[in-house]
Amino acid sequence: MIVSHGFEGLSMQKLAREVKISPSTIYVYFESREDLVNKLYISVQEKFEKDALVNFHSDLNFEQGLWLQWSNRLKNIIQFPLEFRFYEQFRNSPLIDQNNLRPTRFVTAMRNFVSNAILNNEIKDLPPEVFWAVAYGPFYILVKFHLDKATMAGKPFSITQQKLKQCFELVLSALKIK
Amino acid sequence: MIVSHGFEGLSMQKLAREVKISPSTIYVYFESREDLVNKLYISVQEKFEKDALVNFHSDLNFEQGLWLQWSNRLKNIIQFPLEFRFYEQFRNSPLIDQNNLRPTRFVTAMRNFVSNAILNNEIKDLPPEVFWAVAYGPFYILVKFHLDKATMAGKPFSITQQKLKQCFELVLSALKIK
DNA sequence: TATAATCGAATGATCATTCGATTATATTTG
DNA sequence: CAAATATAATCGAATGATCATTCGATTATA
Repeated sequence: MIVSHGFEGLSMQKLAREVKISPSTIYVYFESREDLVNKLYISVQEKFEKDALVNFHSDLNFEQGLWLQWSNRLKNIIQFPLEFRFYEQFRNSPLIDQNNLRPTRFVTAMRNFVSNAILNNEIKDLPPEVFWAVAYGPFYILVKFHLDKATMAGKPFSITQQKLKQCFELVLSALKIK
Repeated sequence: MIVSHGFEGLSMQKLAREVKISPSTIYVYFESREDLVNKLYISVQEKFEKDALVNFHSDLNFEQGLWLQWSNRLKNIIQFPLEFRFYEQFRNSPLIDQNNLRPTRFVTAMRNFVSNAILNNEIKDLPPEVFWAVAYGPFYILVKFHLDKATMAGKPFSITQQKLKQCFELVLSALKIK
């Protein structure tokens, strides 16, 4: 409901009707509408982070590790496009604030991975924000193109393994020490 | 109101109260709430595209042209952060659909700029989506870090000319023909 | 005198949430 | 075992607030 009609599209009564329960039953499990949406967000985030960490270790070499992140994340997004849409919508909305400040296992793993790569002289020593921007910015734009099924030109677009790899190689060459 | 409380935060009566007019007066100028939000979106987009085209020509050399785009866009976003927030929120919401399919002067200029750079052997011949992803993905991530004033670590972050340029050089090196 | 702007109050719909009652399931007791 | 009792789940209807939108009347400007 949220993805197809925005946050306004979710009403407790419509939700109850949809799943064939009484509106009041919802309030046994959730304190409020806000609580419901927050818990939904957290569960989507946890599933995403779990999927992203499959086979991942902080001491993988940089190329393998980053590619695994791209692959794992893409797999999750392709499998749960609605969840990803909701997640992005939520993150771009003002409902977010302190939630993301908690240092999860995921965040730690990501940070260690980058530190290791820098220590091993695999990649340039960049400010973390610049690193993240280059390492994941292009990835997420490609993913969004794919989900929108439209490019800037309005023509259909689909992520292929080839294009993903092509993009990855560019990013890699930008970050690696020559 | 939209930026600080989401789309639900905008009600016609609250808006009217805020600007000290009667709710009914709004309907002289806008057909409906949806119409109001759409027109707001279009006006924000037009201002953005106008600012982005300042001093820009499709036949600038690639490095100068792309840097001018980054600079122009950043200037607009820093000057109108609320507008940018609204724009992003709208684009990530389901209210968008056909609106962006119109081929504006802006889109044409951007497309010609890239075609020229490819023809002149300045940059690699990439699928357009891959190009856009690499050329602007990192930029927008940096901008969002800046607006959020928080990095992944939760520490404050601010775009500096140095970091922007550093990021730009990475992107440039990824796209240019060696 | 004509036209354009603005208004306040009303309408009916929908909203999140609450309440007391009812039903289903589990546990205890005889 | 069955009957009695406790606990957990679910319910429909109601409440008061807020919503987008409309209408006929009023005020300002041409």
